[in-house]
Amino acid sequence: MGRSPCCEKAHTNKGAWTKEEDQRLIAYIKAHGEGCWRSLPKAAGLLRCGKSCRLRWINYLRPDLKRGNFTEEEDDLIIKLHGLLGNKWSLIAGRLPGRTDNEIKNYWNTHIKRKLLGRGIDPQTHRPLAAFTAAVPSFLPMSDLAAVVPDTAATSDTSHSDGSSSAAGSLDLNLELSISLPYYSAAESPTLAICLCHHLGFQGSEACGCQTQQQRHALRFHTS
DNA sequence: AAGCTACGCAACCGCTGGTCG
DNA sequence: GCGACCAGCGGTTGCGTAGCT
Repeated sequence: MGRSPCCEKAHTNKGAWTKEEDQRLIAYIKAHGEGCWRSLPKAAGLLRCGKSCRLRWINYLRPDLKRGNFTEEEDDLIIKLHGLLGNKWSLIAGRLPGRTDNEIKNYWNTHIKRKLLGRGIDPQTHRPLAAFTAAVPSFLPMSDLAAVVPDTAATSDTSHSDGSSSAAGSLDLNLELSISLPYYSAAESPTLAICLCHHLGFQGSEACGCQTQQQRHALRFHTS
């Protein structure tokens, strides 16, 4: 049997999008909205795969995209979020209004990685490289992590699936324990919803998406 | 001016998880 | 419960271009 391909590759364009294709896609989504990417190309008269249309729209054509250079504030937020979330680009993008996961991923690989390496910090672990360990303090020391990652006992709805609660000091585990479901508003819960940016010191800033409750992938800590 | 190299970004590919019949 | 389908994600690739020799 096997799974059918996502599109008929023999009859689809590949490579860079033309202005005309962009216009068709924009016009169609303006008229019909996002949805069913698989059938969109045919409906819109595009010789493209649905995945390609989705990517083009999300990464380039969406009207709410913020084009241009990243600010220092955005840089810092990306670094801190990456330290907490790892390569979860879509989650990171969810905290940066107007930025896409692809854009952040590219920016990370081309700019921030180098910036961190220049500071003697391992971009993957966010810990000092061996050669710098003695001279340079860690970017995010455990004392800071303690402030950023709340006490696991205080998280109400994110207990570990296997019931374990040890490994204090393990960034990965603490992170897992600290993530709750998106769209979990304070009004729906007796607990107080606190934006992740609050913990990172970006509350009220441009980079903080606190105000937009519908922000996709909004990460929130809940404290009683 | 021409050729080469490194870099940045857009797009593609393959996989995963969620949903539905 | 199972398989098929689909959207979405992260890693990778390829192309255009700026900078250098």
